[in-house]
This record gives sequence, C-alpha cells and structure tokens, in this order.
Amino acid sequence: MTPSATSQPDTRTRILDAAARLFHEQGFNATGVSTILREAGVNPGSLYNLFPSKDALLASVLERYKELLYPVVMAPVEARTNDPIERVFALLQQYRDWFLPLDFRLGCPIGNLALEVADSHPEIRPLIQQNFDGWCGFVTKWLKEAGDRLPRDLDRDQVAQTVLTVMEGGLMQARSSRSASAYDASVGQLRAYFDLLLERASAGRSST
Amino acid sequence: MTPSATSQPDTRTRILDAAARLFHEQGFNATGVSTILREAGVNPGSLYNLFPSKDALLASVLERYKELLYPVVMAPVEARTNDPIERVFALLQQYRDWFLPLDFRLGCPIGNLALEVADSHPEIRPLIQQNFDGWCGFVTKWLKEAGDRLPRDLDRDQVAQTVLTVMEGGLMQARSSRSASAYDASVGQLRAYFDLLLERASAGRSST
Amino acid sequence: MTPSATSQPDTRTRILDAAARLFHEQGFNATGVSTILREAGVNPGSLYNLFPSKDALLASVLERYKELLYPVVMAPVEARTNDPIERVFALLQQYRDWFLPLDFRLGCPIGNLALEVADSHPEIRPLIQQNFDGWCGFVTKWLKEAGDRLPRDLDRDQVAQTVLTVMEGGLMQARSSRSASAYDASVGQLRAYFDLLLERASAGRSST
Amino acid sequence: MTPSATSQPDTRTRILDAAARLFHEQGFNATGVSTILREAGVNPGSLYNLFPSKDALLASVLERYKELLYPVVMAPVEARTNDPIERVFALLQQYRDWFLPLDFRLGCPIGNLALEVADSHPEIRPLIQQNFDGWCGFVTKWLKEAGDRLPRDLDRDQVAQTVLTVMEGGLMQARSSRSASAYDASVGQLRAYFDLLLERASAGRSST
DNA sequence: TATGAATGAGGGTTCATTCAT
DNA sequence: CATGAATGAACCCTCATTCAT
Repeated sequence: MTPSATSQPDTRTRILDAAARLFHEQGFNATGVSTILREAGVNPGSLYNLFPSKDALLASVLERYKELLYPVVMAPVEARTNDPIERVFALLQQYRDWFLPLDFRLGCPIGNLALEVADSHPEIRPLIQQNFDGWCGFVTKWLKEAGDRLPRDLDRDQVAQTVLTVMEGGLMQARSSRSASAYDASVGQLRAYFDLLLERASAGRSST
Repeated sequence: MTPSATSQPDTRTRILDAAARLFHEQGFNATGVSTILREAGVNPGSLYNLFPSKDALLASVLERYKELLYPVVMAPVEARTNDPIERVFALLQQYRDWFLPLDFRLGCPIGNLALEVADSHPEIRPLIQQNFDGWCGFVTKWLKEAGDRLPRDLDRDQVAQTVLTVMEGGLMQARSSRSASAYDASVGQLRAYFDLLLERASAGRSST
Repeated sequence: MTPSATSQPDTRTRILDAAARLFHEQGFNATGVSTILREAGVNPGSLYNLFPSKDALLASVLERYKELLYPVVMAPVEARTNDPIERVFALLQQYRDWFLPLDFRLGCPIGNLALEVADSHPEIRPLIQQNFDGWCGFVTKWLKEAGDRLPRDLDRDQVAQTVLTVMEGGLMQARSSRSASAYDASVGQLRAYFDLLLERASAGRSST
Repeated sequence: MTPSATSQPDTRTRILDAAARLFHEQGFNATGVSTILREAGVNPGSLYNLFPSKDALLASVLERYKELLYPVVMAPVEARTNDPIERVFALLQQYRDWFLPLDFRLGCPIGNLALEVADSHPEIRPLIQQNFDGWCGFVTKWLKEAGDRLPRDLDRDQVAQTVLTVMEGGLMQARSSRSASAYDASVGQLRAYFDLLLERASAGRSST
C-alpha cells in the first residue's frame, strides 16, 4: 500500500531526509546514527534493515541527491530564463539566494561530503563524482545551446567544470567569512570572462 | 639544554606536526586524539598540558599554517619566477605538482577544515579566514605589481579571491575524480581570462 | 518474557544495586563508573541507555532509597514492637545492630551522600532531603501515636528531627572511632531525655 | 629566614590553607591536586617535596585543624561567656552563626572528611577521631566546671559526645535543607534536656 | 630547592551496530 | 518487519605523581 495522503512519508524516506539534512548541517562524521534515528522517529533495527551501515546510508543519500538534481536545482533555473548563458548565472545566483539568509552556513552538501569522505570512503567517491558530472552536464548543455555566441574553439565541458569550480570555491570562502563578498567576486570575474568571450565570439562572427 | 642536532623536535612541535598531518589525511572529526598521541609519541597528559582541548589543538594547527604560508607555499613560487602574473600560475601549478603524485588525495588542508568545522567551531572560522586572507594577500600583491599590464579598473582583490576559488574548487573536483582534468580545466579558463585581460590592457595602453 | 525464577534481576536493577552498594562502601566520587559496570555485569552503553549520566544514576539510587525506606528500615521496626516510643529506640538499635558487625564501617548511605554531594550537586540535594523527611515522618507519626504520654506542648516534628540528628551524629562518631561508644552515649542521653519527658507528662496528667 | 612582614605565608602554609579550604568546599576526592597547586601558587614538585602524597597532605590538614581547634573554635566561645553551660550553647550558636550566611553550605570540615575518608584511609581515621576528642574534651571540661548544677550521676563525657552528635547531625540536616530548622530543632531539644537536668539537679541539691 | 613538562592509568561518556523478543 | 535493550571498542580528557633540568 502506498502511503495515504494524510500519513507521513515512509520509513526509508524519513531516514533519508533526516540523514541528508543532518549530514548537510553537521557533516558525516559529526552526525551520530542515534541523532538520525531520533530525527526520523525510527528504531535502530529499522534503519539497519533498510541500510546495512551508516556508510551505505550515505551512499543512498548521494543517490537521492542525483535524483533531486534536476527537480530541485536545475528546473527552477530553467524556469527562470530561457537564455542559456543567463541560466549559468541564474544557477550561481540561486546558490547565493539559498545561503545568504543563512549567512552562508552549511555550504554545498555535495562539496562538503566531497572533502570529508572522498579519501576515507572509496565506494562513496564515485557517487560524489556522479553528482558533479550531472551538475556540469546541465551547464555544458546550456553552453552548447549558446551556439556561436561563444567562441567556436571554447571547450564547453571545461567551462562547465569551471562554473562548478567557481560555485564550490566561492561558497567555501563565503562560509569561512560568513559573507557573500568572495562568492560575488568570483562570480563577477566569471561574468567578466564571459563578457570577453561573448565579445570575441561576436567579433569572430562579424569578421567571417 | 636546547635540543641537540640529533634529538627529535620538542613535544609541542611533534604534536602539531602529527595533528596537522592527520587532520589533513583523515579530517578533524575522523582523527582520534589517541592517534595523534601515538603518532607524536606522547602521553595524553602531555598533550593536555600544552593544548587545553582537541579544539584548541586545531586552532594551534591553523596558527601554524599561517606561519608556514610564506616559507612553505609562497617562497618557492616567488623563487621560481619574478614575473608577477606567472607567479599566480606557478602557485596553481605548485598545488598540481604536490597532489598529482597522490592522485589528488588529501586536498587543501585549510579548505578541508573550512568545510568540516566552519559551522561547528565558531572560534576556528576566523583562523581559516585568516589563512585565506593571507593567501589572497600574496596574490593581490603580485597583481598590483603587474601594474598596467592588467586593466586599470580591474579589482585586484576580487581577482585574487577568484584565484583562490579556482584552486579550492578545482582541487575539490580533482579529489572527487582522482584526476587533474577539472583542475586543469579551471586553471586553463583562468589563464584564458588573464590572456584576454592582458590583451585588453595592452590595447588600452596603446590607444592612450 | 518476564525473568524466570532462576534468572538474575534485570539490568536496571543490577546497576542500581551495584551503584547503591558501591556509593555506600566507597562514596560517590571514589566510585568509578567502570567499577559499577563490572559489579553489575553490564556494558557502558547499557548503563547510559538507562541513566543519562553518573549523576542521574545517583539520583535514581536516592529515589530507590526512598522506596526502600519503609520495607527495609521501618517495617522491621514496626514489627518488633507496638509501643510507639519503643519504636523510636528500636529504630536506633537497628542501626546499631546493622553496623556493629562491620565495626561501624560504611555509616548511613544517605548521610554519607548528604555530606559528599549536597553542595556540588544541586539536583541531588532535594532527594536527600526527601529521604530525611520520609525518615522523620515515621518518627513523627510514632511520637504522635504516643499521645499524652509525652508533654502536650512538645513539638513532635522537632523531636523527630532530633532523633535523626542523634542517629547521624552518633554514626559519624562511631565510624571515626570504630566503636559504639559515642553512638550509645548519644542514644543513652536521648533515652534519658525521653524518660524526663515521660515523667513530666505523667506528672502533668495526674495534676489535671 | 623567617618570612618578612610583607611577604606572603610560606609555601607549606599556603598549601595547607588552600588544601583545607578546598577540601572543605569540595570534599577530598573532588579536589584535584592541580587545583590546590593553582590556588596556592605552587608547583607540583614543591608540593611533593613537602608532602609525600595527597593523602599525607590530608593528614597534615587534619593536624592543623587540631592546632586551630582552640584558637579558632573554642577561644571565641570562652571569651563570650564564663558560664560553663552557656558555653556549650554558645559553641552550638557559633556554628549557626558561621554557616547561616552561607545557607548552611560547606558544613563541618572534620565531619565531612569523617564520612568521606574514614573507611578508605585507615591512617586518617585516628586524626579525625583526635579532632573529635579534642572538641569533646572542651565540652567535657565545661560540663565538669558546672559542678553540681548538673546531676551528680550524669556522665559528662557522654553528654559531651551528645553535644557533638547534635552539632554534626544538625549541620548535616541543615546542609540538606539549606535551612536552620533541623539544626535549631536539635539544639532546642538539647536545651530542653539541659533544662530538665538542671531542674533535677537543683531538686536533688535542695532535698539533701 | 624550585620548576613545570612528562607520565600513563583511569575518568565519564558516546559510538555504530546487533539481536532477542 | 518493528522494537529498543545490549554490545564493547573507542571517544576526549583528568588524575595523582615523577623527574630531568
């Protein structure tokens, strides 16, 4: 039976939601299983029926982030503007909008885990990479949609990775300073770079 | 008696060295005090005579990183080239050289701690920020030394923060993929941006 | 399944029994949690599932003393004699009988804790007071049952507190001397006081 | 060289003062040697030169209490009144005056130690007993000075022990309740007892 | 003799996980 | 499948004491 309209989410979902939130807020190592249990309203036995270990739970959380990438992160951006290049900056703006009210606490949930568990959990690393790849995939798609507005020889994949670099590196500094300035500075330089690229491409087109 | 040439470093230094290394390799939360003690060859009482808590030890480690910033990170870069703009890219290259042999394990010790403890340890956050500020300070200085090779209206501070963003964001992806590609891509785009800036400044100078 | 006749008491009871005994024998601060665990045959996690802290365990031990006051301390006294005044001295005799075979080691478990933790553990102090109040309550009840055998204007509550004073003060000296003499002396003077009170009340009755 | 008028007390005295105060305030087990060192402004080596162990320090503290018994406790009482029986109650009043402003925190330093270390420290027990004996000795002396105001067959030693019982048992309850009531009640009943004794002795004298 | 870093056993507590019910 | 007490290794830290300087 699927849950009725009035019931709470099923056990597995409650655990994943609680774990995702707590890993984001406190980090993986700093989050005790007992806290997840309490927040999800679940017994240890139930959790260990569904997930063989805390590490496996982390893997499921990262699978879930992959599923949520489009509906939560990318769809709102695509809804905001149809201009593919503006979508890049709308995406970066969206992170700003999310974290500014929190004084840039928390940071990117994937990025945090990347630095915390990449080395110690070999089976988790690919899942982080898949999240990054998915993220960059959308940016790459947009950049390709920009067509000849950008220089022909510009490597769209590399630029997409750079956009992710700007988001992650910028958020890291924003968290450390509890201020938007370094994030805004980095996004601003990226915008300046894009402006120069657009200009060069424009010059290239007219000269052909 | 001061330590003879053959004796090992003093207790405080042994602890700081072991803690810095382990925090870098495993993260702060994943490193037990007992591991630090074993690696430093020290008893618990000795550690707690010198550092009131594990958190205070972390603070001292970050103070030490501030002290080591110039001799370990910046001096080798300044020794490699006198061209201020090349120094920026020599700095980014140096991180590549350090971490490529490790398949990009470990990552930036400051950046890792930034994401792991920025929220949970309010007293640590400023120390991380001071490390970032120190790092950016050198880059800013170089960019100013570049004088009119760069556009007059270019904000050197913001560009320096962007260089740090590229390093941290690029390393994060390099750790996740165990490959240099995203790091190289990000540095490559930064280089392309600089090339466009240098070109524009050059054009600006000749037109005056 | 409820414990069978042959099984040992449940974990909570085993912990409370061991803790009560060790706190009595060694004092609260001198008793390590690990000793309680060993004596109760229990793991640390089990203890901390049932009691949030060593202090909370102490509180539970004192709650248990309140529950045991009647069946262990007062019921045997009431069974020994029906004369309410003799019950007072039977109570004092019972402590003598308990501790004489131990050469007056250990002392009153409540009194010991009163002096050891009253100041340092504000949440424990009321529990000690409740034990004292319960104890005095029985003595007060008996004194009231003595009716006009005691002077009408005699404050039964104050006399009951004095009986407790004699027990605690007497036991303290008995422990220090490893002998009954000061205890017996104090009880003897209390008996002499009662004899004078009984005599006075008797005179008062006949004169009316 | 003896300490000059302006210097602070010597090391040994500073340690004994700090230890006595802290043992009184916190108990023996709850007081760390390091706290004594800090409060006395002394290094561990110095303390262990003067006292072989924490236990030996406790012994010296109790020796000191014996020395201070007359000047600190008894002399003020003897100065207050010349009536030997009033001295008994002046002594009990003095404890009330000391501890009322503290809401009956702390309690009798000797009594506290009696209950905390009597069993665990066999070498300390006699010192506690000597303090009690000294205390009772003064009371016995006064009671003897009362001569035939008290019944001839009254055992002065036993009454003196009862006075100590009242003080210690009363203070214990006062600490637990943070109020004077049980102490006052016990002293009040002792006073009533004395009144009856004085009356009886008076009757005895006139009938002879 | 004074110093204070070093010692290492033990302190109270939390952890991820298991398993009998 | 749910329950929640039980497990025991590991956690961070403090203790009384020693000893090289």
